[in-house]
Amino acid sequence: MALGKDYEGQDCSLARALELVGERWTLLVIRDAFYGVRRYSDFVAHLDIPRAVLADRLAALTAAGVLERRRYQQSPPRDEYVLTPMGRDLWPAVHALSRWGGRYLSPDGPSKLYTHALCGSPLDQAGTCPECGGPVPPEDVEARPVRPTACDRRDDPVTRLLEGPRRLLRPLTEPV
Amino acid sequence: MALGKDYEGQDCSLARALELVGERWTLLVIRDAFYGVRRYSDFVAHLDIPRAVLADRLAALTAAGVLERRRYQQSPPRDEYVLTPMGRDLWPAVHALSRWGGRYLSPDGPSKLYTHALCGSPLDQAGTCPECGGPVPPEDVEARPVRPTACDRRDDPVTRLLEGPRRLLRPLTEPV
DNA sequence: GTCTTTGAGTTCGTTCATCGAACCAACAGG
DNA sequence: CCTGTTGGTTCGATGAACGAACTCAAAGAC
Repeated sequence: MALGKDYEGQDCSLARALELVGERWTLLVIRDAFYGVRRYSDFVAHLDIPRAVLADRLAALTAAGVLERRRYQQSPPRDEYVLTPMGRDLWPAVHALSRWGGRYLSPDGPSKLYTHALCGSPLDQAGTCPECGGPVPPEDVEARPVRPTACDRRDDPVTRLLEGPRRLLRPLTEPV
Repeated sequence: MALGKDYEGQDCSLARALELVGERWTLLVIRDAFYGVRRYSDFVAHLDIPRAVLADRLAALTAAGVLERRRYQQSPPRDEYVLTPMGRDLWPAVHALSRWGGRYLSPDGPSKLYTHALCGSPLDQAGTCPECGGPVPPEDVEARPVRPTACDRRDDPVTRLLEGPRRLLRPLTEPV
C-alpha cells in the first residue's frame, strides 16, 4: 500500500497515517507491541500472521521510526522490536478504535478492560482517567481480561501470558 | 478482508474493528463523511478511489450500520450516505489517527486544525476541549485548513468546498 | 421525439498483495 | 554429528485493487 499507489495527492494527515499504519495486520502488530510482544516468533505465534507479511511490516515500521530494533543478546545474535516514542503515541488511536470495536462489534461487550494503574479506575472514552483527570500514557495503563478467559479460542504461550492483568509495554518475559 | 480470511480467532475488539474499518480506503471514506461528503460522485471526485471499491465499501459500511443510505430526492431517485450514531462514534479514532499523522508524518505539521465550535479553542490530544473540559462531539467540531490552501494539489469541487472552515457533519451543499 | 448529460453504479482484464507451506542459515546443547 | 530454536526468505496459488469502458434510468436541451 505504501509504495507507488499512494493515497491521493491530498494534503491529509489521516491519509499519511494510513499509508504507514493502515495496511492489513499493521495495527495488530502495534497492539501486540503495546501488550509487550517484542519477538518475531511471539508475533507469529500470537497473531497467526504469515511470516513474510510480518517481516515486511516490522521492516516498514522500523524504517518509519515506529519500532526500534534492538539487540538483546549477542550470541546467537537476536533482536527485538520495541515501540519508539512515536509508536507509543499511537496509543490514543489504538485505544479509541479498540473501544469502538468493543462497543459496537462485540456481542458480549469488550473483552479487555483498561485501567489507570496508578489509581485503578477505568479509562474513559477519551483515554483519560476520570479520577486523576488528564490523559494516561500507555505505560501507566493496565489491561485485564474481562471474561473468565473461556472465550479465548487460541492456545499459544503468548496468549496464555496475556490472560492475566498486565501493564502495557512491559516485556512478556517480566512478571506483572 | 472481512470475509473468510478473518483476523485470527482471537477475542479482540481491535481485530473486529479492523475487519470492518481497516480495509484500504474505508477510513478515508469515513473521514470524508465527517467532512460532509454524502454522495457517491463526491466521494469519487474527492478521493480518486476506484468506483468499484467505493461501491463495495459503501455497501459494507451500510450493512454494518456505520452509514445509513437515505433517499434525498424521488425523481430521479437519488440516495446519500450519512454517518449513523455508530459511525459518528468513530470520531475519536479518526481524530487520534489524523493527529498522529499530522504530528509525525507531515513535514509542515498538520494541515487542518480542529477547534471546538462553541468556544473556539483547539481540541487537545484526547479530542477534548481544554476550555470547556470534556469530549467534543463531532457536530461541534470546526475544521479549518491551516495553510493558505496552496499545498492542496487537488482540484475538484469537493476539495474547493473544503478549503474554508467547516463544521463537521454538515452536508456540503449547505454553507458553513 | 431525439440527443445529451448526470448520477450511480457494474464489468472486466491487468496488476499487485496476501497466503501458507517449504526451505534456509546461524548458533546452542547434548 | 544430530537436533532444536530463532528469525527469517522463497515461491506458486489465490484474492483484492486498479482503472478504463460500459450500462441504465431519468432529466433537460433542442
